[in-house]
Amino acid sequence: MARYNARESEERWQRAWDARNAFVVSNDSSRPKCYVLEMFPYPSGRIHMGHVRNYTMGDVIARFRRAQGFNVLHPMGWDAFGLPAENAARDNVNAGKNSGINPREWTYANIAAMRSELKALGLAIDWSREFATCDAEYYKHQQKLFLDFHKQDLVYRSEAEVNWDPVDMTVLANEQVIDGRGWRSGAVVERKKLAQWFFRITRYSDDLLAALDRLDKWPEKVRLMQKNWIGRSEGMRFAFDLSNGGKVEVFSTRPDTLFGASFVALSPDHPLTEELAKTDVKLRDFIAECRKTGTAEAEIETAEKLGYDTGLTAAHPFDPNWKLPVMVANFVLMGYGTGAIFGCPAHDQRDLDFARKYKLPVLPVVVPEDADPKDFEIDNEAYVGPGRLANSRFLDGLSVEAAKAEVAKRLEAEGRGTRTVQYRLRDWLASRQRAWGCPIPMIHCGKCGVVPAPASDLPIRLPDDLDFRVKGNPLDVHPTFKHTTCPVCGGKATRETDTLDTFVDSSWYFARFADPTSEDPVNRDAVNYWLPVDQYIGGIEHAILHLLYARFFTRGLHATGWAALDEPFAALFTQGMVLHESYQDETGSWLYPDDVEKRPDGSAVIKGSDRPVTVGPSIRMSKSKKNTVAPMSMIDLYGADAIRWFMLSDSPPERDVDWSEAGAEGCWKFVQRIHRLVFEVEALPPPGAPIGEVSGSALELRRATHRAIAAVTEDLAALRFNRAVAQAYTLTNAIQTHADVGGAVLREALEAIVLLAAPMMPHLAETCWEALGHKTLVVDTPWPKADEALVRTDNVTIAVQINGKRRGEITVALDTPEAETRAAALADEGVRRALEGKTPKRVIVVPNRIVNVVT
RNA sequence: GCGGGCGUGGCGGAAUGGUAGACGCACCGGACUUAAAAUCCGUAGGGCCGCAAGGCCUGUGUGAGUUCAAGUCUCACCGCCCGCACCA
Repeated sequence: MARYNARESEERWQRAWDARNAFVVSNDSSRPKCYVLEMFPYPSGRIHMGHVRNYTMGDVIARFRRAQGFNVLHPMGWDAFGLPAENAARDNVNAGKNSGINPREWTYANIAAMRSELKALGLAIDWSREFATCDAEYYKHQQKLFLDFHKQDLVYRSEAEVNWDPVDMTVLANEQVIDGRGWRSGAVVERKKLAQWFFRITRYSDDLLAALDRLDKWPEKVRLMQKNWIGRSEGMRFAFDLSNGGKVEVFSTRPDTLFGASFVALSPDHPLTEELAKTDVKLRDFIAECRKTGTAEAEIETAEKLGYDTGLTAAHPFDPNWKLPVMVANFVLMGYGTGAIFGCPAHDQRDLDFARKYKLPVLPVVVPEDADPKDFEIDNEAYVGPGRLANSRFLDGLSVEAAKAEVAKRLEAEGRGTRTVQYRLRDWLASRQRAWGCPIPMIHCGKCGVVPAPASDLPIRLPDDLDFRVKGNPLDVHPTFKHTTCPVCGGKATRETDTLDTFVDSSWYFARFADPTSEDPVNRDAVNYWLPVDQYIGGIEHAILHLLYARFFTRGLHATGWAALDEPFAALFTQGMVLHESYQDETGSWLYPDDVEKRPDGSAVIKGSDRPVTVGPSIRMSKSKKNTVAPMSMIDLYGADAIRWFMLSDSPPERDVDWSEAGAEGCWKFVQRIHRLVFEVEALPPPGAPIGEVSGSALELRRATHRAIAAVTEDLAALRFNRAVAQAYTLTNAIQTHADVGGAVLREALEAIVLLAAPMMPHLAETCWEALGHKTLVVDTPWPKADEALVRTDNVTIAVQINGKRRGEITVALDTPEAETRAAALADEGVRRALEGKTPKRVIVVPNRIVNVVT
């Protein structure tokens, strides 16, 4: 018998599926819908193992649900705007070969390459719905949405401090600033105020938080991360009167500790600080000093508290004669609350550190219930627990909660302050000084200000002839792009040359898939039919940004009338990474796996030499560590099915998986094993042949078959792919053990293993299905159903414990009454011996499970 | 620092509070073969006793606890991983 030729078979079935548009799905169907989506890829040029794992999981769910009778939408697209394309164009220029490469060509070439790689995986995707976010046909609609959001005041323009790279002349995202320097140029990043476009995500702060509770099919971890990111805290804003006649407003979650205040502190960036600095040289120096502190993690952690006494004083809100010094402090952030605080050292660690350094009073005002207020002292640790108020005049004796309420009541009565809810979440700064992104459809007019571009002008198209020899944004210096007329007054005007953050592109693509040909940004009916996505799958690295933005955007679509829902993803699954061993030569240089040879004694050398190789731990595959394995080379070697199988085996899907050649080899062997089982079998009855009463080995095989059907069905529904794989092995072993029963029972078992493995190894399944005499395709075959009567067993073997230790086992009929089970257990030879004639005090019988004898 | 997660054979990992180690990988023994590969069969947590069948002890990071019964629940500790971070 010939070995299974995976590549040949895979190409054949991929053509067969294509030919009958097997995965093209219609928007109206009487079947229940199921929308399966994996986070779409950035077209970097090559798929990597992470993609393979992600898309294989989604594909298994899509094929499984399809077989179960769902109308399954499983689309694919390209998150195609972004920096790498611009960098490629720029590198091309710098290398002196300005051969006309531009981001568009680079991107579409990558898409073409990656599409063919994804197709080689045999994914059950409706390719008719494919689009790239850099298609004018897509960003045209995004521009329309931008205008709609603008009308609803969900978009605005405002001054903001940004990370400015003075060498590359561009804004950098926070994560592109490494140790205070631009990741590309290495230049020290400047803080710069620029007018930027924002999405008003904070309008939904509370809703985005509250709705997390209802996302019960999301990982707890992700919900928690979003919760912390939104960072809701309840407190008060209130004002202090200053000795210069002014006021300063502070925010506090602990107004109850107001009588423990010993200073008021302003952020170095606070407007009042800047005002004072105009006439205070030393303060100017201090501010400069504060700004020198880097943004690096380690620096913040070890940063010393720095303060500067402005000489001003602030009057205590409840005692005008009580004057507190007004300091400028480096640990007060302008971006949170009001940029000013009152310091209560006894009950806040930062305030305490600050007070100790600058010799300010530390007065405890909250005392734990079990402590004596007279002896309670603060050493070097602030007390943040519950307790009773002390040293606090009219608050004395109250609980923390009651004191907060009392302070709030009094301050509000005096009109000095209000209870507020403060969020950590800030509005989404979405403009980028980049050429390869969605142009922001706004126009700057000298007379009329900033006005929206008319919807009829959309798309505002990116020009192809961008000049990447210039620093900064090529759109700024393009001869025509920028120049236009004002839609209001008709005078000369300029276009906005900022483009949108690529996270905008990925914030609504799932809605576009519902009907990618719609004349409108989205087809309302199609969106309301398909959304929410029933199963979304992607990496944990998007836990906050992408998933939060998409949740916001869906609310925006709702507010602008494009959709009737708020939450885009009903269920979320975050899969683990693909790891690989890492290799270094004696100089520490990284080596590709292909250049390393493993010797039988366990050592490793550089292929074709005796130079030793240090084998490092398994870490995430990355180009810099060279521990990557190209999926296509593995598919060429073992076929897509074996690689898909590998990606689902062993490791639970949410955990990292370690890629190894040996593992892939093992999967290939299993592919062959199933192929052999089906092709070596002799003379089976035709499909659909009836199965009569069976017993013995045949009954065993039927039971194994139906148990596997039940188990795999359950495991796939719960995304426990690794267990489904194990069940498939178990059934395969059973088939091999009982193969000699032949006939309709063996046919039933073989058909079951083929159908159960089909979502994971779809090509092999088609080959085997055909060999089993079927004229139809597996993709058109319904999911098998388990016969409950066969899943249950007649007899159960249960353990008998004596005082919790296993001392024997008995086999009884299923659902044997308790008394009988007890008798059988006590009659067991081993149990009697172990009891040594002792009389049991108690016998616990858990039917069908266990017997525990207590002496 | 705060928040969250995880610790089970040589390895990846199974296990509604009920026979720990399913299934796979690797290893070892055997069959087939001139030989190798491939394939098939078999043993296997550790320790002790036994020619053997089998039996006993021990065992899920450490220590306590709850329970007839704990990998699973509770508390404390140790280790590793992830997220956030001067958020008032």
